[in-house]
Amino acid sequence: MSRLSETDTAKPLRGRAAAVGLTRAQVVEAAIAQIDAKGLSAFSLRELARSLGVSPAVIYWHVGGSKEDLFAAIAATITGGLAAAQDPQAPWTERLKQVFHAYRAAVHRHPNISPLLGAQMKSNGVANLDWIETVLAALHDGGFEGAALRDAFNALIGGLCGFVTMELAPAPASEDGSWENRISQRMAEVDAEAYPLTQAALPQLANRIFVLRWQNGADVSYDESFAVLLDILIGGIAVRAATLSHKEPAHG
Amino acid sequence: MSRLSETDTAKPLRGRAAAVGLTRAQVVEAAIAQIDAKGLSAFSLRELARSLGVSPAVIYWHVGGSKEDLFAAIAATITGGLAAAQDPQAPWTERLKQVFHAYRAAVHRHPNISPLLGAQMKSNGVANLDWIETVLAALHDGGFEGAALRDAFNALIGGLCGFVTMELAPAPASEDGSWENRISQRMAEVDAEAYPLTQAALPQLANRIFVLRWQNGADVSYDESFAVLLDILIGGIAVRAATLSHKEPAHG
DNA sequence: GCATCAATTGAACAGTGTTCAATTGAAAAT
DNA sequence: ATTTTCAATTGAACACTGTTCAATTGATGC
Repeated sequence: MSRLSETDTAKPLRGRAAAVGLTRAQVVEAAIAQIDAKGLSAFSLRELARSLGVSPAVIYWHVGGSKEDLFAAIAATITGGLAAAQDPQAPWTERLKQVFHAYRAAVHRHPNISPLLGAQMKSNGVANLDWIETVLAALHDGGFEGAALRDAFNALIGGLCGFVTMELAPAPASEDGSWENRISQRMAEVDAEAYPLTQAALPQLANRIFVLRWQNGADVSYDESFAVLLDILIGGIAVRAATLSHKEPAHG
Repeated sequence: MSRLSETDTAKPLRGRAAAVGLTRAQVVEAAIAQIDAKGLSAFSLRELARSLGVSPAVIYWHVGGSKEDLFAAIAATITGGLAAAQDPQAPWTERLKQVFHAYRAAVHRHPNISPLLGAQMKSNGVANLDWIETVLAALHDGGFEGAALRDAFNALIGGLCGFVTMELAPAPASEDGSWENRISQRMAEVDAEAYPLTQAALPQLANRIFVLRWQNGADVSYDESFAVLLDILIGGIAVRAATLSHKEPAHG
């Protein structure tokens, strides 16, 4: 039998609980710390238990039936309280920008956990519901309803959260060395007979890639690219909102 | 020692190769088929070997040093030949639409493999280089250079590929039943004292979610939402291209 | 002092990725 | 015709994983 309640009960504890008292929240926090430190692929329930000085079964008792449940709890912890990051007085387009900047900032605080958040976005745990509500409310203020609301919502969530998922996706461990080495190696691999056009374009392509700094290095930032994406999306949605109100004047 | 070459050699085989002759391509295809059939989380190298009637070590010999390498090969196979899906005569904005629709279609043919593609997007294997080149060439025709090119490229790739990654992300296995059950259960879980506003908003929110059909069921499609996102993005980028050419008239 | 029961234990099961010294057997060399 | 070569495969082994479960602990309420 496992602890069922999501929130830690403040009720008086009995039995061994009062003495040792490992909390569900402590387990989740330790898991987050461990993933932050050593990466998601190096994370295991057994090592988590080891680092807590505890038997692996304890994790299950505190967190639920499976590793997925722990991941869900982690995602809920990280994206919790995100709706508070908006100014209720601001116009709806501005509120959307604030909320999505807050989402990106929250995920960037735990880049190694990013893959989990993308997957957990569909679970709609309670912790996420309020910030989903925030997005929906802003779009509602913009006049969106029905299919138009669905598309605007999906475009925003999918495009922006997807961007963050992509930018933080772990680059595969480089086989032998630097980015330059890998690119020139790839270039050498291209079969000139089968793909003459690609072969001809490759030097130019390599230059472009260097310009773009499409790599996972230390000095690379996607901040400006995200701002551009956010601007384009909110702008396009505002335009659609305007045409919507022209076509359907004040339904309901 | 493992087979190093990416492409299967057409050179005459010696030794046992000619008799049994399991190909690297065959291994990759079998892996794709298995992930398509049983899902990514149920996939293992051992069962892949089992289904091929072969020892697990064979996979390593054919595909390289680790499971990651197999995943890279799978991603390359699926996104290979994507650049061909464009009409060179069309204007650059239209070419971008064609290419990204082709990307989405290719990933939708293997929804279970989608998580791999998002991660593997940063590896820039040769198979992907040509369609990345396609995107870059279209943007170049639109007049983008330097930081503006980087941002337009990142916004497109991140937003659109991210959208596809998000829409195909596997929803966590529903604990007890239908979507409606889960939503009403979540609603019951919300602490009315701690979150009175959220509690009050939940019925409306639930309605909205039902309208949006934000679920992973059979009859749900993100086709229109993706089209909306694509329209907004390409439109916004076209606008930026126009302002670019005003500011920097024909540099170079 | 006793029963309760939240919290923990330790052992076990089935399965995983990965490595490696052996082995096969047809093609090439002699 | 025999030997050598070596691509391809094997089977066993190692260290590890997620998960389950019957036991055990020990402070609290009775």
